[in-house]
Amino acid sequence: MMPTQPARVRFAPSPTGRLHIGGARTALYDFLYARKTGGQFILRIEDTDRKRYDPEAEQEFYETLRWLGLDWDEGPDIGGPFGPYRQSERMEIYQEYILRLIDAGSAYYCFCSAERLQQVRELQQKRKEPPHYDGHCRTIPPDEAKQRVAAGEPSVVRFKVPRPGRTTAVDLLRGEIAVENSSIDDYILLKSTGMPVYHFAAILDDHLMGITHVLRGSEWLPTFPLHVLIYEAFGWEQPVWVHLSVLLNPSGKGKLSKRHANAEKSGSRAVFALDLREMGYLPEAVLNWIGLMGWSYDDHQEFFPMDEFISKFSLEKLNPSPAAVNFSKLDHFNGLHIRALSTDELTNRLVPFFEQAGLPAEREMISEITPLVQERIRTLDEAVEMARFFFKEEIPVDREDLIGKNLSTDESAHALEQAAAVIESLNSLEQAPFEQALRDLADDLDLKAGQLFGMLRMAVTGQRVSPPLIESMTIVGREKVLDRIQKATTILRQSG
RNA sequence: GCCCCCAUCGUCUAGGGGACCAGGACGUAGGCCUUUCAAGCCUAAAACGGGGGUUCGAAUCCCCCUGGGGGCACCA
Repeated sequence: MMPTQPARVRFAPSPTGRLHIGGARTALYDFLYARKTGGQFILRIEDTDRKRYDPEAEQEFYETLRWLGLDWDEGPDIGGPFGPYRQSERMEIYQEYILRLIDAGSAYYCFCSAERLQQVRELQQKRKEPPHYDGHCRTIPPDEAKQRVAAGEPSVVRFKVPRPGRTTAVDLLRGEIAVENSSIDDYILLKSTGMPVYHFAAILDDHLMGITHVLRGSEWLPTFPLHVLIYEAFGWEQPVWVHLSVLLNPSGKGKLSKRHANAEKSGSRAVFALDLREMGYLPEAVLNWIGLMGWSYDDHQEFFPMDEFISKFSLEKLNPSPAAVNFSKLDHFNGLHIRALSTDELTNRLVPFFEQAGLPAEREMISEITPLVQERIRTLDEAVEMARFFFKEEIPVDREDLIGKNLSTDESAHALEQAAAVIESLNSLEQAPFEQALRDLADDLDLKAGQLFGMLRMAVTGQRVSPPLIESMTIVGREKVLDRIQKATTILRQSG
């Protein structure tokens, strides 16, 4: 398939909070399209809202994006030919362009106080009208307005929506969206502080930074025509607009948002991308998961390593309808990606989790454990639970748990003693002969292999569920195995 | 209230007039395998929201209704 022209695509989060999976998904699509077309993936920080500004957010954006492997080509931290990439550092640019708009008659100063605006809104609400600016300052002669501004009167700048009129905006996924201009408000472009508002800053920066494709959330659909009007006022060519579907809560009720963050997390689910890391999810699995909410390739492939994601991604296959997130599918993808890792690489990913758990985990030890758990874990932290017994000196076990299935206490103790004898007699705990010896023992004792293995599992690991027994015992080592079996029989022989 | 968007199994989706008694995936149920748990394999239940058109023919095109979502700030 012939790729299109190199695209310049931007991810432009606002540092008002942590990056959630919806944002991560947008970043993924941005990244994929830029890489697919051989273009650039640009990171821009939209920090024009100083009231909601969170100083830690920007750093977390970096950390999240880096963890996910979505590397950007231009951004606040690495610069680039179209900087600065932080909107708060682009004030002069906004000043210059707002003047152009005013001079062209496409924007005007507004001196209405917050109180008056509030009154207007209340009145409109009483009359059941949609709240909007009433155009009070729209007709002030430009010269007079400039004088008042020069005299120091507080003001904002509003966009002068052409009236009457009708505006058609084109979204790649939805086609033409036409609205009456009467339904578009004279939005504020520049606040009284001189700070631009999203509607102005984003549009300006997208153009100035040469953005060719704008991928953003569908919450921008209502103001989409306004944005088109601003492009037209400047006489600029528009980018390709793509409004992404929103992510809904697992219930499908309401959009997944920061408001639900705590509730979601308490259910051991996270809406913040970085939390997924601590929960034992692989970045490639997270990407695979979020990528498939709102995008699909065909009717059978769902597993996408990054290289295939890039080669097979296309904007046209994006789905405009909202999608409810499904966390169990994340588990599924995580399992798939864990199994796709080389054991060496899995070991790398596992090490931090063992360290985190405070276990004396040496890489060499973990690399022995890795193949035993690779097939059976869905999240990395599960490996720790499953393998905990490898690191413990003492294995606390209840007496009842040690009794074999359908066996008496006495029979159980006897079987364990016999097993210990067999293990002691072996030259080495080499896999195949070791297993055979135990199976032979089970036969001799007239037990099913499962009965014997079950008791040994409990005695040696202290767990009902564990990695394969033979391999586990080999790793634990003969001495410790015998010691644990010995302790188990002692418990069984006690106060029978 | 007004404006905008969306609509296939519980969920994510394939489908772009006949190839669909609608395919895949997660989950669920059952089975096989099996030293536990998984993994793997097999099977099953499960959907085109409703009503009108257009057409020889509609999940696919149009309209209405309904439902869901989003937005209506000197927030993004």
